[in-house]
Amino acid sequence: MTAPRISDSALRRLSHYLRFLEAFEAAGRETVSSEELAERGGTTSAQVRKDLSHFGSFGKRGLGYPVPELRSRLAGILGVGRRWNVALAGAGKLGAALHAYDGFRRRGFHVVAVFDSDPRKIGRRWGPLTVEDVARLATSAREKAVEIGIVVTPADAAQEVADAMVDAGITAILNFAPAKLVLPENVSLRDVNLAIELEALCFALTHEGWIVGR
Amino acid sequence: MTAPRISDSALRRLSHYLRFLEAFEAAGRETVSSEELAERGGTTSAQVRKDLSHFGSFGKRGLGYPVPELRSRLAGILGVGRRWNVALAGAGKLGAALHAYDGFRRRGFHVVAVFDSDPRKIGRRWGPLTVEDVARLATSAREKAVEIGIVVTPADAAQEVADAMVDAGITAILNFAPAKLVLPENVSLRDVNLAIELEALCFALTHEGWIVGR
DNA sequence: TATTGTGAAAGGGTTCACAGCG
DNA sequence: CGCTGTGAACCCTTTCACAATA
Repeated sequence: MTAPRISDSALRRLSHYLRFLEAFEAAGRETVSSEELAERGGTTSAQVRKDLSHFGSFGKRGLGYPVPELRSRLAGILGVGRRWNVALAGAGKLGAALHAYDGFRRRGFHVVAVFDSDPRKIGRRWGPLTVEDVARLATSAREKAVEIGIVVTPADAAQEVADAMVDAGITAILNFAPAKLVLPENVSLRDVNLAIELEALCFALTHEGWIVGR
Repeated sequence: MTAPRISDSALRRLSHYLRFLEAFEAAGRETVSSEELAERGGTTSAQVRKDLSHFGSFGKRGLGYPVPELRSRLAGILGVGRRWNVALAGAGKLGAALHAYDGFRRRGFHVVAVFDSDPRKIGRRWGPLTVEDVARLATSAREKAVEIGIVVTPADAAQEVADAMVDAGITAILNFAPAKLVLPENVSLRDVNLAIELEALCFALTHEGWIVGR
């Protein structure tokens, strides 16, 4: 039995489809075609059908897809629609912004712990939470059954903090620090690197006529 | 003459190489091999050489690459190492975090204008800047020669704000709002979508054994 | 000799086109 | 008849392997 596989781009598209389906459902639409889903997402109907076919067949030939059902199936596939416990490492401005971000909680992501190494920040209240010493990360995050860790520390602290997250049993990390984290095989990592995005824009500005492909 | 092309992933790797070269240069290293660059970046030496070969040949066979020269050539290629004027649309917490982010200015990205639609925010001081009415975006950003726009508004305001950026002559936009922006061909767009990254992590947590590729 | 630069091969994601089915 | 589901074709990216060369 070979491990099933999905590309990062397909996964991102599924997230988009889910968003569109939510909008369609809110608008009371009963069914939707792969063509409609495609044009909203800037892709093709064949792509939509292929993406969905990774997980089964959800449509009716000649009719399209039942909106509420596909929405809920997709939510199940992506693993949203349940609660996930999140810990923030780094009580700086970016951490605060993420913590305050409402779409966050609305989608089931609950920040249950915040950590920092700065004694002036430790002990501060963040709404119902208290900023904890990052030294307590491994034990405290485990106690609180944290499943997802978000790294919003400076680059030089990122690896250490990520290691503590792994010690806490966390197996999914979203990293905003501009550092290349080395993690065990079984831990999922996504990087959000502002510098890289900006440099890609600079490249495009500097090289008019070049095509920056997918 | 067909338009040259580079993949998004190659571009991201170039940013990484640049970072490593800066570190090597700071450490006083004279030369570096594609192999060393590769292992730092989690890729292969052949990949490094292919990536660089898009833009010329910078190495010496048998020796490797001269660190300072390759660093400066790469910086030139990516278009960093000069000043870029940036405007922020959205004076919320995320905007503030980006504005305060130091690595930002250090890399030549200067926030020269901040816009918002909230009357309570308009007129506030942000360091040397004053939050301006978003209605003034098109004219003010043009006056200030803004080249890169960053959208940190709620989703429902994002398209409108992006349109104003285009009116201001901005041709590079970094979008943090969870909205699909429709822009003219000649405008470069990069999306940073927190929900999508988190959902990809949820997927991985929910589907142990699956491989999320690329 | 060590390492680059690069055609050729392999791999994998996207598009095509049509059979299958409601 | 319309639209899905999918094998096959296509295309782009990565990897391989080796000739070129400092």
